Amino acid sequence: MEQHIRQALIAAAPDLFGAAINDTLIQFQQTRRDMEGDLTLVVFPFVKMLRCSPQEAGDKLKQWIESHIEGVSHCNVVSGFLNIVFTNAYWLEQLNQMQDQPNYGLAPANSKPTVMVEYASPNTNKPLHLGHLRNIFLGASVAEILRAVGHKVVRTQVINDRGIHICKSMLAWEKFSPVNARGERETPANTGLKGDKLVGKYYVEFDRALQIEAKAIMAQWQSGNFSDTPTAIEEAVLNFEKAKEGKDEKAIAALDDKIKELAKNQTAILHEAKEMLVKWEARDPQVYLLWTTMNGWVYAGFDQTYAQMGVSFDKLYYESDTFLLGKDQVMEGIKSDVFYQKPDGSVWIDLTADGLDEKLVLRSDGTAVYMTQDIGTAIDRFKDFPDLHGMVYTVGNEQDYHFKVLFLILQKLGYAWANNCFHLSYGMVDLPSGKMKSREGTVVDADDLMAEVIEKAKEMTQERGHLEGLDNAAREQLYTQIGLGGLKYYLLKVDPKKRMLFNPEESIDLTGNTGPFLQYAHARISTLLEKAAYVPTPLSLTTPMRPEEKEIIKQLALFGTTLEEAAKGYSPALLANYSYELVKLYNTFYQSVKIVIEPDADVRQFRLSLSAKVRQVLAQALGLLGVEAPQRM
RNA sequence: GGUCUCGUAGUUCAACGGAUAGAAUAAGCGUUUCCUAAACGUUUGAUCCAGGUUCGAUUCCUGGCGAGACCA
Repeated sequence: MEQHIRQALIAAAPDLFGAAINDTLIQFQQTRRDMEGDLTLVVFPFVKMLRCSPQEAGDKLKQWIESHIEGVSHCNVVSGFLNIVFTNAYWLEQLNQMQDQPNYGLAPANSKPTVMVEYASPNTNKPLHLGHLRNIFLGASVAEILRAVGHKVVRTQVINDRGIHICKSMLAWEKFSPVNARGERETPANTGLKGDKLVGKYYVEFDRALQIEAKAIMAQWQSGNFSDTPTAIEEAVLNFEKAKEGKDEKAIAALDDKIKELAKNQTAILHEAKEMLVKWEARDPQVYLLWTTMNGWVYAGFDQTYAQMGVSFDKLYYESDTFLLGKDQVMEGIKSDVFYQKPDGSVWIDLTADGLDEKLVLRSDGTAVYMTQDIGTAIDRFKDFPDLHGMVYTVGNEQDYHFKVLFLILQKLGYAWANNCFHLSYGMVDLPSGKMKSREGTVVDADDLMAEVIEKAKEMTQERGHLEGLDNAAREQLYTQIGLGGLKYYLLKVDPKKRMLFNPEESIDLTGNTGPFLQYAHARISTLLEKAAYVPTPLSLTTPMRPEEKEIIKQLALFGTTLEEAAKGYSPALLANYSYELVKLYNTFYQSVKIVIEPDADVRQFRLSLSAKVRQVLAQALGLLGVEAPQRM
């Protein structure tokens, strides 16, 4: 309708205004809830051209629209806004048309180019936590949204499976794991621990041992004993100590941290870990076997977590396979003057002309930095998927600068697709107590959290749910749907870009703007339709439509554009807000009218049809958020 | 020190440059002879500060204050 009026106005402009008009002059918006109207045209842009008051311009437009646009009942002009009211017949016809579309609002599959969405990049030395949950739910939802608007989507995960941190876990396991009667160290099998938890446990063990050693070294330094310390380090320590004089508490703490860093570097255990890394890079068979084994445990653990989360991937990338990539590209880039080499052999790119600074892309010893690797990986992915058009990286906003630089480099290297790369940057998740810190034990574990919300959902559901006739398996499934649905919705309803606060109590709320609120509406409609034995038929109405009913059709009509905006803005939050609005409107309607027990057959069928469409769109929208919609609860 | 984000009811979140800045939560009151009350209705409360651009600024620009991140 909006498009229709827009085009009609443009076509009629020479007659109506005496001049052709620009498309941007015509601005529509949703009519305020407290005004009469279904669509609002902003009059101000026309005022200058028509050289009259907003009221006069509005009246002119009102008259023209009322007499020329089919489906318009009447208009009113209020302070520069032209509110257009459509006829009941128009809205009924809208609903009729929606009825016939099982995929209402969605674009045809594969009608748009292929996009890769990367939405998890875990380290294999630590279990997943709350931050990963936001990351993964967000990326998974965006992938679904892109698919819904017609893109072909490849979902991917990059696993950070190499480097010093993995070696720390491996070393600690070898050193500290108790050995059982059969001579085995701890494994997931003989402890019953999840693999990622077991490996994470040894990562913590390593850190504990490191701290103890470091403290001992610092104590020695305090007493002036530097006999085991290289002179350069000794000087650095003494300099830091000297710098502490006369400084405030904060500065002293920072300096102490630096000294502690130095001490850690002097520990035997860190040296051992570094040696292990060197062996790993040299493909030492024993180290490699240990690495493979322990990573295997972690993957099994992650798979379990992903299964619980309800997410999956089409393609996995391992950093151990890709960390050597990118060097060739850097060499090529030197030839084409994108990069330059410093006398020490390190390679850089100068981005000062683009408002950024100089960035290292290859170390002087020829080893890769993260940027090198990311350049190589990006290029590789486009080789792996020849029809790939663009890529979305779901990564926290602390990497904003990194991706800005990465995309710029790819562009300068001459890859046209660099313009289709997008950093889906999301804000950190804070706790009421502040940031999550592993050192202070405030990290919220993903598995624990999911188990907790499901348990809570179970309690609540047993208290007030409608479970008769459901067997145990179905009940457990329902608790999971509600618990996880609530958690996902809680994390996704906030604008992804924004830093958000995670309040454990609110995340399991059932009332207000929550997942269970939406799920409840879906369940209620489901049983309603079942009771009415609803079958769609063409609709007709002889009585006037109620305002509550019209509001729902209006909201339903917005589904397609909301979905498109969500895709364009990579924002599941828009769909969450949309669903919430829809359900609020529906609940108001539900409370104020009879549906199944409505005596008038036409009205009954109309209201059932409305309910059915709300249910379908709601299920669709929730599905795009990764939230399941139960039939009853 | 440089760059980048963000500042909205007590709290958590909304608002393509548009009308009287919406919700939720907390608190009170009311609604089940009728389809699931995990619902609905109702009452109170906010744009960090100072300028500028505009018919119109929470939104854009400049400066300050505050929170966070990144870079060395």
